[in-house]
Amino acid sequence: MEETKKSLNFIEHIIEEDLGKDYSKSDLRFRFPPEPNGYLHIGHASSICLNFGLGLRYNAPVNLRFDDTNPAKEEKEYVDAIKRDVEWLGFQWDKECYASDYFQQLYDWAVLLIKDGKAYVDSQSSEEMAKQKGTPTEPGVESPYRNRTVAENLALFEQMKNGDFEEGIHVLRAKIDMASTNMLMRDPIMYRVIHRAHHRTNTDWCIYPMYDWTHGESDYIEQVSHSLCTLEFLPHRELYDWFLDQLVSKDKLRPKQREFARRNLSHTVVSKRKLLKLVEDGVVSGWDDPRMPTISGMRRRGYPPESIRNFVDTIGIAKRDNVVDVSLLEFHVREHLNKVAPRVMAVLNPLKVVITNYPEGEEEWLKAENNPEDESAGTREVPFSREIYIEQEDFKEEANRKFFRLKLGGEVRLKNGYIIKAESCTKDENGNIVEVQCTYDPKSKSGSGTEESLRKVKGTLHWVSIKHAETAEIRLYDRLFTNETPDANKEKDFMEFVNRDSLQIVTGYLEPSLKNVTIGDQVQFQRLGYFNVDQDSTDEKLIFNRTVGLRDTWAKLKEK
RNA sequence: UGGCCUAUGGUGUAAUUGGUAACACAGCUGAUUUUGGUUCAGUCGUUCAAGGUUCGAGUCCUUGUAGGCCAACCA
Repeated sequence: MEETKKSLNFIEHIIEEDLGKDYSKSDLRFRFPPEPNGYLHIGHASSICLNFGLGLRYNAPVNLRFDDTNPAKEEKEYVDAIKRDVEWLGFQWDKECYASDYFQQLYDWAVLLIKDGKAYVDSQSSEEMAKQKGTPTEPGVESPYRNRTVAENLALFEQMKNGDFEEGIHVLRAKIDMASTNMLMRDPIMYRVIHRAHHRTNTDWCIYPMYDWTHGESDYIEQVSHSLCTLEFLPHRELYDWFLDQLVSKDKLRPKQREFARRNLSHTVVSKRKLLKLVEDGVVSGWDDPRMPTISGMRRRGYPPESIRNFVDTIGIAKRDNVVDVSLLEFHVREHLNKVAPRVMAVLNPLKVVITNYPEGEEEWLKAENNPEDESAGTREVPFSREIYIEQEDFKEEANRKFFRLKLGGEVRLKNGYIIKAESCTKDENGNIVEVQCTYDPKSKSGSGTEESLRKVKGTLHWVSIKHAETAEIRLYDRLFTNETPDANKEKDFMEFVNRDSLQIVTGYLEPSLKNVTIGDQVQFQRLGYFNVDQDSTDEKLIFNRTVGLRDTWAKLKEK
């Protein structure tokens, strides 16, 4: 219902227009067509959300189709990873398809094209063919094999299929136009010989179809109505249509390819080659390192799938070059986590505080709200005692009025606890503050309802009772690149922009309720940020990843 | 020096198809707050350029300018 109010993107305009003409609503079908040769990243997420989002909007099926036409690069491992990622994002595909399922049909059609004089076997080296291809400004020249007889072509193609030739000896080419201004129309290769086992068809085939010959025909076989791809495929559209022209039948739906601009995220790279380089050089720990823009990396980082979907929805889709600021993605991550993440207390940079008027050996359990955004989240109890940790940044011997934290002679509220006052501090031989001595007001306990408890003090600090603290490894992540567009610089290699401080590991002191968390759990460490339990965690050692920090207006003030 | 695509605040996207340029993020003010979080209120700022058509142009036309894509037996 709300949907009708939302403005349409240009793809939706195209669909609406088509619905008014030659398509009915039941004709609509989409597809997400990854090549199983690597991990999915944020750019794919955008395409997934676009195609599956359209499916949801029009109540149309969406196929997951693996474009597996190159056994030299593709593996089942990637198929499984891709399926997991799409599911995790929250989408369900209609059919699970593989281009390799259509190899026989594609072959039969290719034979038809040969018989029709529309395709021929070329027997030159790739270098020779490249030379003949011409350049964008000069036409190409025709291959000397271009006018082989149909019988000869048929025989040769059959032999190629049977594995009678080494790789690189012959290819099948479409006979189109060597003078076309579109380089892709200059007799594009349809088949090449590859002697290699395929992850699904094993060694059944010795020839494999090229992308252009496969993609549109697969769309046609699956009766995909709108085949959406990125802008660099725009010149392919002419060829996509040419191939379809050769075999499409009137009574079946004819797919159309339309193109959109890929989404670029600031402070990152997404090309498979570059991501691989980060992995191989050990800049990151793997494809699912929480700093990687891969879907598995973002999952491990703790980005909720809802936030990724909302993000993609917000940035929309268009045809111009773009760089979306990563802070918009972080906004959606926070927006979601704010609603669902339980609040807990953890100290990452501890400074010991002794409450001198609190009885030694005594402890008490204080009631704490789990999530102020969600009453149903309930409460828990946190232990308080004479010695606690606060953050080092939360204490200064002296500071101006703008510092809402603890300073000598000043008061501050301990979250869920008492109001304390800093009386003195001790330093080590280097002048570093190692302990702060405070007094507390026993009547100021949070929630007790006393006049003292209602007293307003400007600052509220999070804290952890030392005696009760659990320790954990905390992995603090920052942006992987210092530059907004690391791969857009022509003089400098993107590796020069790698942020060497993108991972900082510290020991955190946590309130004891955190003892029971399991891998994947997400919490807010109050005043610090959102964290999740990393998969490396064991019973002996807890490990948290910082998903994203809280918005920090104090940090901004300090910069000024 | 060919062909094709694109140009709207700092960023990303809209604009009922020729009729008041708006939404989100970011920024800035302030209020609320037992998270310097959240929330709320306010604020800053936009049609690549020059012509033309029109009562009226972000939208149509012309010419520029800038950016992108195209010469893998990759997808």
